[in-house]
Amino acid sequence: MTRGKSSPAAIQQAALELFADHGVAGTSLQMIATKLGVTKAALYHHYKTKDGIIRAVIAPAMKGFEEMVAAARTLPEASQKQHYLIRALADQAVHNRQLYLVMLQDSSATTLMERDPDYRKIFEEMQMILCGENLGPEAVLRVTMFLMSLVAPVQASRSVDINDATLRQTIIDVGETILRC
Amino acid sequence: MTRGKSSPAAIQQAALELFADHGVAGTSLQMIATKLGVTKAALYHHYKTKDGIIRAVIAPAMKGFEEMVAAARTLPEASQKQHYLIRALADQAVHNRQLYLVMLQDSSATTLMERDPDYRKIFEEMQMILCGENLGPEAVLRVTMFLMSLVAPVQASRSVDINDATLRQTIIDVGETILRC
DNA sequence: GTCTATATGCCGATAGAC
DNA sequence: GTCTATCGGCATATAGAC
Repeated sequence: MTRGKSSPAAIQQAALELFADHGVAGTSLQMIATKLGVTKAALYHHYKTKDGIIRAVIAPAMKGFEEMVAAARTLPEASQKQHYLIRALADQAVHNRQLYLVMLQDSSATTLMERDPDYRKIFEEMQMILCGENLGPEAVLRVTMFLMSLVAPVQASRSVDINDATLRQTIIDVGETILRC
Repeated sequence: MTRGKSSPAAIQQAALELFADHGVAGTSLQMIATKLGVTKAALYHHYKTKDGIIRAVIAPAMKGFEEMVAAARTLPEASQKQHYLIRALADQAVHNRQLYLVMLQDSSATTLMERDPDYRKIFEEMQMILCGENLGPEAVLRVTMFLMSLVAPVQASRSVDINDATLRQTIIDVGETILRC
């Protein structure tokens, strides 16, 4: 990390790491500024509000959701869409572990996202595809269980060492068995 | 909820509901007091600090972990212990949805718990039992994925209606398939 | 056991010098 | 683009009356 200098990208990275460790509400602008070696005021040159920083941090995750749903949509069969989405989610969860942790289990982050109608639409389509043909309560529960399990990479890598390929394959295995493929 | 009166039990219940909605760090004593119809100062008659309230809220979950691990420990075979623990966790997650949500995915709550050596010991034993005979990285990952999925009941019941029996049975099914029983 | 009032400090946010 | 200095507000926590 470049000390004493801030940029939108550096701020996002520092914020994401702190969000993953202390939660969004538990992270102050002072903590982000200190981590970057600047003062709080410097952050305001790049972002007008703390909300702006939070949005910038989770935006890539929302964009990723949008792209993978759009790609799945073009596939002909429901089961192909489902398989594609499970793989795409596994990829993203492995390569953006902290981001998926924050996005999926931080109360402030989820509240922000759910206020965005576009995101809600995308998320509903994702749920539908992951359910396969079925849309009953049990299928929704299984989808939710799978999505919640995507935060495991961060939690597990605190105590054991797992390489990305194994991580990805295990998530796919679990996803396909939970969702009955 | 009895308005205008507070007691340790009422405070815990009000706090738990707010913690589940806004996160621990996102919940102020003022919010808890307002929900109970009293002033902040009244809360301090029952608890010395906010930390004390948080501890009181998550204590039952930690006690539940302790009891189910102790019960599993008395069983003769590893696979029996594993099956018992999956069922016990499913029961508790269904009947204490908000508590399991807070305990498993709130950063402030998990930080507090992990500072308790007794809890860490119990949690490690639980991981070991859920792994079955195996203790490799992939098994730890699968256990973590299962535990994280236990927050799904709260999330899913925001959009669909699932009865407790179906909920419990689905969690058990998913747990046994994830953990390869 | 709850209240009013207050202490002290950190929060997000802004103004203006350099 | 970063700094110092400051604002108003709300946070946790306390003192003492009723």
